[in-house]
Amino acid sequence: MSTGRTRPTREETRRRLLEGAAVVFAAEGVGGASIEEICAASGLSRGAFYSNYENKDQLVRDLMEVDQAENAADLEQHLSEVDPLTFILSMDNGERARSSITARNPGLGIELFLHLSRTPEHRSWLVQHQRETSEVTKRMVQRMADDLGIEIPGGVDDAVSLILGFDLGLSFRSMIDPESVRQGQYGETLATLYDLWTRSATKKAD
Amino acid sequence: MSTGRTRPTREETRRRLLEGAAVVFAAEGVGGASIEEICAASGLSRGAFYSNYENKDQLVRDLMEVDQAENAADLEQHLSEVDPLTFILSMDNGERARSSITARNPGLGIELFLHLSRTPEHRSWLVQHQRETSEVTKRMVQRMADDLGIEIPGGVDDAVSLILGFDLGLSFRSMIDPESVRQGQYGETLATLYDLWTRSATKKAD
DNA sequence: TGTACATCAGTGAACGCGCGTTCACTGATGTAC
DNA sequence: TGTACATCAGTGAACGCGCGTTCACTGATGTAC
Repeated sequence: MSTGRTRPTREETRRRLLEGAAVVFAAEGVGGASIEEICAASGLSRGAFYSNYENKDQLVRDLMEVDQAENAADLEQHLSEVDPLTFILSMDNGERARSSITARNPGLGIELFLHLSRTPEHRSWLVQHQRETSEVTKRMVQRMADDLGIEIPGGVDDAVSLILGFDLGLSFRSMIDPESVRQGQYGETLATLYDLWTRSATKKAD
Repeated sequence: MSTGRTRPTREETRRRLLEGAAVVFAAEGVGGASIEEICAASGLSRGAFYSNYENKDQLVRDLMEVDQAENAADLEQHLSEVDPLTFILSMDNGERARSSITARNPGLGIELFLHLSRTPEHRSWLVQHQRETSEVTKRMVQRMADDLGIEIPGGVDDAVSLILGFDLGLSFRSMIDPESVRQGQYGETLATLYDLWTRSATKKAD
């Protein structure tokens, strides 16, 4: 018919389940969310869920993979457009495109992480994912240092664990008590760090 | 009888429930732990649980309160014995007394936090608790800066959110992938920060 | 010190709800002739 | 283009297990005389 298909594609159904799940997970936690609630939030029946996923874990895993891909794409695009300092400063002030679900809801990402870390199969995937994130960040920091022609005091690894730790910790804090985290604080604190590094750094001979 | 009481006190029973709960929570998550499992791990019957707690939430809350008190006592005692830099460096290298349950299992603390953040009543308690932690840390950092006669670049608030964020974030990372966090890394990174501050700081006139 | 009674912490069987999972089914889409 | 059949995504009723919660009971501890 010219009206197009009346039945949604598999892809569309999965997307609806993921969006619904994100809402329910945020409200009740992954463990506290029932499959029925997820289906209700997605406007689908339980059968639709089981037709697409084996169980809740598989949905969580899919949600995280999809989200991560979107987030990585966002970051990569943004980083290619601006210089490192602008990139850092715009990390949380809403200028960036925020297509990924967890970027809009930081607590959710932590939830998914925690939940998946409990099944050995998914845990090893998480470990790998986390190490990749470290590597990417490390390269970014290294590139920044090279651009400035400095060496970062304490070493790049220290800087990376400080940045990633701080990132996660601030997400967590703002989830519990949003008022305690000022708008733009993420970028500001990173800018302070950036400033500390450039001021304390020993210039590399080149 | 001279053999003493054959029935444990209320206090002892609660302690056993808390210890058992900590083990089960760590393994299955707070949401995934059943009351039956907690009782089994504690060597008690379900009735013992309901005789001491209204529900799982109440036990989680009690666990967190007890643990927090022990942790605070540990820190306070340690801080009174050494200077700030030594204090910072010994944060994670096992020299400190570790009587609190979550100090021995960092992921567990995050679990409890997340779980309690979902009931409005407990959430407001968490917010208060978190703000107190911020205040205490702020005073500690301020004291350190005063001792050194410097002003911290970026301000004390920035420093506090960096430290607390990093603390939480590193706990989280080491929970997922312990190998990615070196022994003593917590102290080392904080020492680097300390170094950056002292080197970049503008000396205060006094 | 001894006895009789009250209290109450902890036991464990029983109940029933909620939730995960299954499955016979419907009707839309794809395919073969 | 039309018809007959196959496939298969999504429906929703039904099943049954697991878990939270209750409660009549046991026996240890506390108290009164």
